[in-house]
Amino acid sequence: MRISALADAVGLPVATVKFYLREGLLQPGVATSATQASYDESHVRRLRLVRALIGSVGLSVQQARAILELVDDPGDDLYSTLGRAVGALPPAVERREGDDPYPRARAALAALGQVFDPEYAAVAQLESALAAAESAGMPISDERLQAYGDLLRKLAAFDLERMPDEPHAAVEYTVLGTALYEPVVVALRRLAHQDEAARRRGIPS
Amino acid sequence: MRISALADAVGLPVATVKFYLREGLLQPGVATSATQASYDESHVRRLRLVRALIGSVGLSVQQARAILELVDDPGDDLYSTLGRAVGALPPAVERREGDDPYPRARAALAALGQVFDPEYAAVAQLESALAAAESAGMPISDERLQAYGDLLRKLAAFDLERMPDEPHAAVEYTVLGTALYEPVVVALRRLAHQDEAARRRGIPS
DNA sequence: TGTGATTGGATAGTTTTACTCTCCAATACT
DNA sequence: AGTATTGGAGAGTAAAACTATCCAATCACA
Repeated sequence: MRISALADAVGLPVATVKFYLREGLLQPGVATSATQASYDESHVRRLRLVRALIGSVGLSVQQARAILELVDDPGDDLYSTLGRAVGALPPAVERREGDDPYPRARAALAALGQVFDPEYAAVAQLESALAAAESAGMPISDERLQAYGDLLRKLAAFDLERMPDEPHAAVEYTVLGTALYEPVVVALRRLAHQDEAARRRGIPS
Repeated sequence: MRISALADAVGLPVATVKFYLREGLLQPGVATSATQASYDESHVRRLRLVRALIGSVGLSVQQARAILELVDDPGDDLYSTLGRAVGALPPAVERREGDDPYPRARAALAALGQVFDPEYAAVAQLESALAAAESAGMPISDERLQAYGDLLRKLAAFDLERMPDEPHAAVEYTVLGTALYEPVVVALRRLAHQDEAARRRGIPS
């Protein structure tokens, strides 16, 4: 399959496929001559994954590249690979130094009985999300944090129980599952809010 | 307080505060003369909210404006106001027409026993998230959808149980809670994944 | 009361990101 | 033979979110 057929198969302009090639999101095809290369099903799959990461998860090209590099070449330690993957996901939060840089997140994770690893990007992301809610005048109570944390841990446990046995597949499953299912989780939360609102329709006014 | 004091109070450049004023994200101060206006605590709070929506939730200026307009002037029907608010949140998904435009989302919501309102933007968002996961080669099983849906409904129920009684406050709480707590939920999910991975550390390799 | 700093408001410039377009010589199809 | 397409490189574009510059009208204080 040549580049135009590949582009058609995924529904993208050829120029965009070329752009992804240049950006290293898509592995080059097999060159059959100076001006021809041949692409196969694996390129179609990769391109669909790229579009899902950029279009649905909302990653930038740079972030998508970082995730794809981990999927292509994962270490065999799930924990650290997942840590690097989460560091590539938005929001980009710079790591802080100093004495107790993540007080809210540390307290929250302690209350939840979860590991607190200040190297892990999600800790900084949590800190900044908690600080933002607080500064916007809607701080998150301990009770709410506990409830959220418990429920999301059940959700994570569900995910990891279904992890494949083979190490590479396990890393890929976990990294992509964390990223690709996020929009689903967000949409379901919004829908659940709406559903609950519907049940209480007709607020006292 | 004049504009520079306001900017200092929130830690933003004056030019950015002016920009938010121009964009209608921040209510104008009280003009005290042709070249002076006076701002108060309400402007500080609003600016913090703007920063939380743009910086933490990741909204565009346009999306933030839409949310703020709903907060400023909510209808007294929670359901429809929340519907409009969710329509302003990313990802922006165009509404589809035609026969059964949201098959995956319809099936999912039916299985969960939730209302299916095709007018509601989150339905389109769910459809597109499910389609993206599927096309990326990681489709979401019915079992997983059920598990996610059940857990997120518990989370939503927790939120709405704590809704204030007064109608305007209730709408504000629900709209801002849906938006502002989303990054917290996302970060907690990532952390829960890491925590579970840590418990299973040392994959068979 | 003068005088240097600040203000609101308007306009223009900058930076980043994600494409999209144009070229071109080298094939490939018919 | 002749038209179309390709890979590859480079330039161009469009939108978004600031950021900087100007300017005339105040302010603030020495």
